[in-house]
Amino acid sequence: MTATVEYKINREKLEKAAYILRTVAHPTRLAIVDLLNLNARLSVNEIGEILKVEQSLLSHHLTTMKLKGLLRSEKEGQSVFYSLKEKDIPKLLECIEHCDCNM
Amino acid sequence: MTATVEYKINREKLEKAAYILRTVAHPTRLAIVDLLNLNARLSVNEIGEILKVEQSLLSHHLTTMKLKGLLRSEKEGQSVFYSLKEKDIPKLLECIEHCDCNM
DNA sequence: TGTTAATATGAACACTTATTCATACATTTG
DNA sequence: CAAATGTATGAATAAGTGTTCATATTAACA
Repeated sequence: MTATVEYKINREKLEKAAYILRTVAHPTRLAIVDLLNLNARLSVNEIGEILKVEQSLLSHHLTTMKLKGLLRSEKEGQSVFYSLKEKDIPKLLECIEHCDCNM
Repeated sequence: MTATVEYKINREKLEKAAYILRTVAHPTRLAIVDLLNLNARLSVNEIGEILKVEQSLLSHHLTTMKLKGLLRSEKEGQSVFYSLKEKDIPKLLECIEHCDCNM
Protein backbone atom coordinates (compact mmCIF):
# COMPACT_ATOMS: atom_id res chain seq x y z
CA MET A 1 0.00 0.00 0.00
CA THR A 2 1.62 3.24 -1.14
CA ALA A 3 0.80 5.38 1.84
CA THR A 4 1.93 8.71 0.43
CA VAL A 5 -0.35 8.53 -2.55
CA GLU A 6 -3.65 10.36 -2.50
CA TYR A 7 -6.70 9.29 -4.39
CA LYS A 8 -9.55 11.72 -4.24
CA ILE A 9 -12.49 10.81 -6.41
CA ASN A 10 -14.70 7.80 -5.87
CA ARG A 11 -16.01 5.35 -8.40
CA GLU A 12 -19.48 6.81 -8.54
CA LYS A 13 -18.32 10.35 -9.20
CA LEU A 14 -16.00 9.10 -11.89
CA GLU A 15 -18.79 7.25 -13.64
CA LYS A 16 -20.96 10.32 -13.56
CA ALA A 17 -18.25 12.62 -14.81
CA ALA A 18 -17.37 10.24 -17.62
CA TYR A 19 -21.04 9.99 -18.51
CA ILE A 20 -21.37 13.75 -18.86
CA LEU A 21 -18.13 14.09 -20.75
CA ARG A 22 -19.17 11.39 -23.18
CA THR A 23 -22.42 13.20 -23.80
CA VAL A 24 -20.54 16.30 -24.79
CA ALA A 25 -17.58 14.68 -26.54
CA HIS A 26 -18.91 15.07 -30.07
CA PRO A 27 -18.35 17.95 -32.49
CA THR A 28 -22.01 18.53 -33.20
CA ARG A 29 -23.01 18.34 -29.56
CA LEU A 30 -20.21 20.68 -28.59
CA ALA A 31 -21.42 23.08 -31.25
CA ILE A 32 -24.90 22.88 -29.77
CA VAL A 33 -23.55 23.72 -26.33
CA ASP A 34 -21.59 26.63 -27.73
CA LEU A 35 -24.56 27.89 -29.65
CA LEU A 36 -26.92 27.67 -26.70
CA ASN A 37 -24.37 29.39 -24.55
CA LEU A 38 -24.49 32.41 -26.83
CA ASN A 39 -28.21 32.24 -27.54
CA ALA A 40 -30.46 31.58 -24.59
CA ARG A 41 -32.83 29.43 -26.60
CA LEU A 42 -33.15 28.17 -30.14
CA SER A 43 -35.56 25.98 -32.03
CA VAL A 44 -34.50 22.70 -33.56
CA ASN A 45 -34.93 24.31 -36.93
CA GLU A 46 -32.68 27.22 -36.13
CA ILE A 47 -29.98 24.97 -34.75
CA GLY A 48 -30.22 22.73 -37.76
CA GLU A 49 -29.86 25.62 -40.19
CA ILE A 50 -26.92 27.15 -38.41
CA LEU A 51 -25.03 23.92 -37.90
CA LYS A 52 -26.14 22.33 -41.15
CA VAL A 53 -27.18 19.11 -39.50
CA GLU A 54 -29.89 16.88 -40.86
CA GLN A 55 -33.21 17.01 -39.01
CA SER A 56 -33.38 13.50 -37.66
CA LEU A 57 -29.77 13.32 -36.61
CA LEU A 58 -30.05 16.63 -34.81
CA SER A 59 -33.18 15.49 -33.05
CA HIS A 60 -31.38 12.40 -31.83
CA HIS A 61 -28.53 14.50 -30.48
CA LEU A 62 -30.88 16.91 -28.74
CA THR A 63 -32.92 14.12 -27.23
CA THR A 64 -29.79 12.49 -25.85
CA MET A 65 -28.51 15.74 -24.40
CA LYS A 66 -31.85 16.45 -22.78
CA LEU A 67 -32.10 12.94 -21.41
CA LYS A 68 -28.69 13.28 -19.83
CA GLY A 69 -29.60 16.55 -18.17
CA LEU A 70 -27.63 18.99 -20.27
CA LEU A 71 -30.55 20.66 -22.03
CA ARG A 72 -34.14 21.53 -21.36
CA SER A 73 -36.85 21.99 -23.95
CA GLU A 74 -40.14 23.82 -24.25
CA LYS A 75 -42.67 23.29 -26.94
CA GLU A 76 -44.30 26.34 -28.52
CA GLY A 77 -46.69 25.77 -31.36
CA GLN A 78 -45.01 23.47 -33.77
CA SER A 79 -41.54 24.46 -32.66
CA VAL A 80 -39.49 23.09 -29.80
CA PHE A 81 -36.99 25.41 -28.18
CA TYR A 82 -33.93 24.02 -26.49
CA SER A 83 -31.76 25.77 -23.94
CA LEU A 84 -28.84 24.94 -21.68
CA LYS A 85 -29.87 23.46 -18.40
CA GLU A 86 -26.34 22.96 -17.19
CA LYS A 87 -24.55 26.30 -17.16
CA ASP A 88 -21.24 24.77 -16.21
CA ILE A 89 -20.89 22.76 -19.38
CA PRO A 90 -19.70 25.63 -21.58
CA LYS A 91 -16.76 25.99 -19.21
CA LEU A 92 -15.49 22.70 -20.54
CA LEU A 93 -15.11 24.36 -23.91
CA GLU A 94 -13.02 27.12 -22.39
CA CYS A 95 -10.74 24.65 -20.64
CA ILE A 96 -10.27 22.74 -23.83
CA GLU A 97 -9.58 25.85 -25.87
CA HIS A 98 -6.68 26.79 -23.62
CA CYS A 99 -5.12 23.43 -23.70
CA ASP A 100 -2.43 22.52 -26.12
CA CYS A 101 -2.73 18.80 -26.75
CA ASN A 102 -1.40 16.99 -29.78
CA MET A 103 -3.40 16.67 -32.98
CA MET B 1 -30.83 33.03 -42.50
CA THR B 2 -31.11 33.96 -38.82
CA ALA B 3 -28.91 37.03 -38.75
CA THR B 4 -29.00 37.60 -35.01
CA VAL B 5 -27.55 34.24 -34.18
CA GLU B 6 -23.90 33.93 -33.31
CA TYR B 7 -21.82 30.89 -33.94
CA LYS B 8 -18.33 31.07 -32.53
CA ILE B 9 -16.34 27.89 -32.85
CA ASN B 10 -15.19 26.39 -36.14
CA ARG B 11 -15.32 22.81 -37.27
CA GLU B 12 -11.66 22.13 -36.68
CA LYS B 13 -11.69 23.37 -33.10
CA LEU B 14 -14.79 21.34 -32.41
CA GLU B 15 -13.19 18.18 -33.73
CA LYS B 16 -10.13 18.75 -31.59
CA ALA B 17 -12.12 19.50 -28.47
CA ALA B 18 -14.29 16.44 -28.98
CA TYR B 19 -11.18 14.36 -29.52
CA ILE B 20 -9.69 15.46 -26.22
CA LEU B 21 -12.94 15.04 -24.37
CA ARG B 22 -13.39 11.52 -25.73
CA THR B 23 -9.90 10.66 -24.54
CA VAL B 24 -10.81 11.68 -21.05
CA ALA B 25 -14.42 10.52 -20.98
CA HIS B 26 -13.82 7.22 -19.22
CA PRO B 27 -13.87 6.48 -15.50
CA THR B 28 -10.45 4.89 -15.39
CA ARG B 29 -8.85 7.59 -17.48
CA LEU B 30 -10.45 10.29 -15.38
CA ALA B 31 -9.09 8.57 -12.31
CA ILE B 32 -5.65 8.59 -13.88
CA VAL B 33 -5.91 12.32 -14.54
CA ASP B 34 -7.03 12.95 -10.99
CA LEU B 35 -4.28 10.81 -9.57
CA LEU B 36 -1.57 12.45 -11.64
CA ASN B 37 -2.90 15.83 -10.71
CA LEU B 38 -2.29 15.04 -7.07
CA ASN B 39 0.94 13.13 -7.59
CA ALA B 40 3.42 14.62 -10.01
CA ARG B 41 4.48 11.24 -11.37
CA LEU B 42 3.61 7.63 -10.80
CA SER B 43 4.72 4.33 -12.25
CA VAL B 44 2.34 2.07 -14.13
CA ASN B 45 2.57 -0.31 -11.23
CA GLU B 46 1.61 2.29 -8.65
CA ILE B 47 -1.33 3.48 -10.72
CA GLY B 48 -2.47 -0.08 -11.22
CA GLU B 49 -2.34 -0.86 -7.53
CA ILE B 50 -4.19 2.25 -6.50
CA LEU B 51 -6.90 2.03 -9.12
CA LYS B 52 -7.06 -1.77 -9.16
CA VAL B 53 -6.82 -1.99 -12.90
CA GLU B 54 -5.33 -4.94 -14.69
CA GLN B 55 -1.85 -4.40 -16.12
CA SER B 56 -2.55 -4.72 -19.80
CA LEU B 57 -5.72 -2.70 -19.77
CA LEU B 58 -3.99 0.07 -17.85
CA SER B 59 -1.13 0.07 -20.28
CA HIS B 60 -3.56 0.47 -23.16
CA HIS B 61 -5.20 3.43 -21.44
CA LEU B 62 -1.89 5.08 -20.66
CA THR B 63 -0.61 4.58 -24.18
CA THR B 64 -3.74 6.16 -25.62
CA MET B 65 -3.56 9.12 -23.28
CA LYS B 66 0.09 9.66 -24.11
CA LEU B 67 -0.54 9.36 -27.82
CA LYS B 68 -3.25 11.97 -27.60
CA GLY B 69 -1.01 14.40 -25.80
CA LEU B 70 -2.44 14.23 -22.30
CA LEU B 71 0.42 12.43 -20.60
CA ARG B 72 4.16 12.13 -20.87
CA SER B 73 6.28 9.18 -19.76
CA GLU B 74 9.84 8.54 -18.71
CA LYS B 75 11.44 5.16 -18.35
CA GLU B 76 13.61 4.51 -15.31
CA GLY B 77 15.01 1.05 -14.91
CA GLN B 78 12.19 -1.37 -15.39
CA SER B 79 9.56 1.18 -14.41
CA VAL B 80 7.84 3.74 -16.55
CA PHE B 81 6.63 6.89 -14.86
CA TYR B 82 3.72 8.82 -16.25
CA SER B 83 2.83 12.43 -15.55
CA LEU B 84 0.34 14.99 -16.77
CA LYS B 85 1.47 16.86 -19.81
CA GLU B 86 -1.70 18.87 -20.13
CA LYS B 87 -2.23 20.86 -16.94
CA ASP B 88 -5.60 22.15 -18.04
CA ILE B 89 -7.23 18.76 -18.16
CA PRO B 90 -7.85 18.42 -14.41
CA LYS B 91 -9.94 21.57 -14.65
CA LEU B 92 -12.48 19.52 -16.57
CA LEU B 93 -12.98 17.46 -13.46
CA GLU B 94 -13.65 20.58 -11.40
CA CYS B 95 -16.22 21.84 -13.88
CA ILE B 96 -17.94 18.50 -13.88
CA GLU B 97 -17.95 18.24 -10.10
CA HIS B 98 -19.84 21.50 -9.78
CA CYS B 99 -22.43 20.58 -12.31
CA ASP B 100 -25.67 19.07 -11.39
CA CYS B 101 -26.78 16.92 -14.31
CA ASN B 102 -29.20 14.03 -14.12
CA MET B 103 -28.11 10.55 -13.17
C1' DT C 1 -60.48 18.52 -43.70
C1' DG C 2 -56.38 17.82 -46.45
C1' DT C 3 -51.75 19.63 -46.76
C1' DT C 4 -47.59 21.46 -45.12
C1' DA C 5 -44.11 22.33 -41.54
C1' DA C 6 -41.56 21.06 -37.30
C1' DT C 7 -40.06 17.53 -34.61
C1' DA C 8 -39.57 12.74 -32.81
C1' DT C 9 -38.97 7.80 -33.02
C1' DG C 10 -37.25 3.19 -33.99
C1' DA C 11 -34.87 -0.22 -36.49
C1' DA C 12 -30.85 -1.35 -39.18
C1' DC C 13 -26.31 -0.83 -40.11
C1' DA C 14 -21.70 1.08 -39.91
C1' DC C 15 -18.04 2.59 -36.89
C1' DT C 16 -15.49 3.18 -32.85
C1' DT C 17 -13.90 1.95 -28.47
C1' DA C 18 -13.15 -1.21 -24.46
C1' DT C 19 -11.59 -5.43 -22.72
C1' DT C 20 -9.27 -9.75 -22.58
C1' DC C 21 -5.74 -12.91 -23.50
C1' DA C 22 -1.49 -14.52 -24.96
C1' DT C 23 2.88 -13.18 -25.74
C1' DA C 24 6.92 -10.15 -26.33
C1' DC C 25 10.49 -7.18 -24.65
C1' DA C 26 13.67 -4.95 -21.50
C1' DT C 27 15.73 -4.64 -17.03
C1' DT C 28 17.19 -6.32 -12.74
C1' DT C 29 18.74 -9.92 -9.67
C1' DG C 30 20.25 -14.38 -7.88
C1' DC D 1 22.70 -16.71 -17.81
C1' DA D 2 18.12 -18.09 -15.95
C1' DA D 3 14.29 -16.37 -13.52
C1' DA D 4 11.52 -12.69 -12.07
C1' DT D 5 9.55 -8.13 -12.56
C1' DG D 6 7.49 -4.25 -15.04
C1' DT D 7 5.58 -2.80 -19.13
C1' DA D 8 3.94 -2.97 -24.01
C1' DT D 9 1.72 -4.94 -28.02
C1' DG D 10 -1.50 -7.11 -31.16
C1' DA D 11 -5.33 -9.84 -32.35
C1' DA D 12 -9.93 -11.18 -31.28
C1' DT D 13 -14.10 -10.11 -29.61
C1' DA D 14 -17.57 -7.56 -27.01
C1' DA D 15 -19.95 -3.52 -26.17
C1' DG D 16 -21.27 1.03 -27.17
C1' DT D 17 -22.25 5.07 -30.46
C1' DG D 18 -23.35 7.56 -34.63
C1' DT D 19 -25.92 7.83 -38.76
C1' DT D 20 -29.47 6.95 -42.01
C1' DC D 21 -33.93 6.03 -43.52
C1' DA D 22 -38.66 5.45 -43.29
C1' DT D 23 -42.40 6.69 -40.77
C1' DA D 24 -45.11 8.78 -36.88
C1' DT D 25 -46.90 12.70 -34.40
C1' DT D 26 -48.51 17.24 -33.65
C1' DA D 27 -49.76 21.81 -34.84
C1' DA D 28 -50.88 25.40 -38.21
C1' DC D 29 -53.16 26.84 -42.15
C1' DA D 30 -55.64 27.12 -46.64
